[in-house]
Amino acid sequence: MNNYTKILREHNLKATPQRLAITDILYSHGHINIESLYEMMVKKFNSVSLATIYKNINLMIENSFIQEVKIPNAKSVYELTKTAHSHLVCENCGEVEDISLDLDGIIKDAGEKSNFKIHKTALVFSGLCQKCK
Amino acid sequence: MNNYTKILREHNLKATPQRLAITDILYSHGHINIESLYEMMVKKFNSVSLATIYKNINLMIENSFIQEVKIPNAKSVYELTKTAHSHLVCENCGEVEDISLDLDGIIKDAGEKSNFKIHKTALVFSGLCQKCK
DNA sequence: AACTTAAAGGAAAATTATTATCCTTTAATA
DNA sequence: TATTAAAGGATAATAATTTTCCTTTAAGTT
Repeated sequence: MNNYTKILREHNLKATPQRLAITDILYSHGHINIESLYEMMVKKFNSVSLATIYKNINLMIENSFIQEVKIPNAKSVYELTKTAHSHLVCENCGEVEDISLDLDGIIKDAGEKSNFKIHKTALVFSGLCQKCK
Repeated sequence: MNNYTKILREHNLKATPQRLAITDILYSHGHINIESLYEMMVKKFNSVSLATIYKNINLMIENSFIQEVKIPNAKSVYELTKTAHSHLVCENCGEVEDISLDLDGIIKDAGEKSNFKIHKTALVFSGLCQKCK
């Protein structure tokens, strides 16, 4: 039983081969959209159904095992849940990177200027990555 | 000729009644999704086509007259293009508010920690609005 | 190791969201 | 008012996502 078998079970998800593969792909790629995930899954399980991908992605999101990252002008990508972080997206090649930033000041500021009780912060920078700039 | 007639034309868009209505709705509601926009439009033009909504939204985005705001766990909303700002979304009632924050420090920090040339910043806070908290 | 069963997978249909087509109408300009 | 490119409306087509239904299997039990 590897790490992800255990973690899947802790999230009340049976450790099926398809789920372990999805997890592996998410782990090794960091961020991936549905279409690419499906293409990679087909290489491992030639008869995998797109419905299986969607059902698992939705279930994993419900169980907080993974998270959706909504990106301006592009399809959403999915990533394993980690500690809070922000994202950088390359407008040219589409590459998505994580970045850790201290948002405490901004969040405090936003809480004071508005009357919201803030729970979550989604921050996505668009620009050009090192290769593309 | 009102304000928006002029502004639409400056964006190379003919000032049709449907576009003026879309613009009015965006102006008066601040943020709205496709479905709600269509419902409101039907009240004014009972035979308006959903295709007209989509075509105009897309065209207005291309012309930078409006912008899409992608929201976690909800449909995208659209707003008239203004000076750069961030957004607050209520997890309970769905209300979307604008907020002006000084992001210079964060952007500088992100640019230094990564190797991206940053062009745009999309920042969305989720939480509870004053009414819902 | 076989047995049981709820959960998961696959195929395909259904639904929802979005875009394209084609013909009619109209805003803008002459 | 006449002209014309652009826009609107109806509907078909396509894409994205979810549901259904039946078969298979993971995981716990005997």
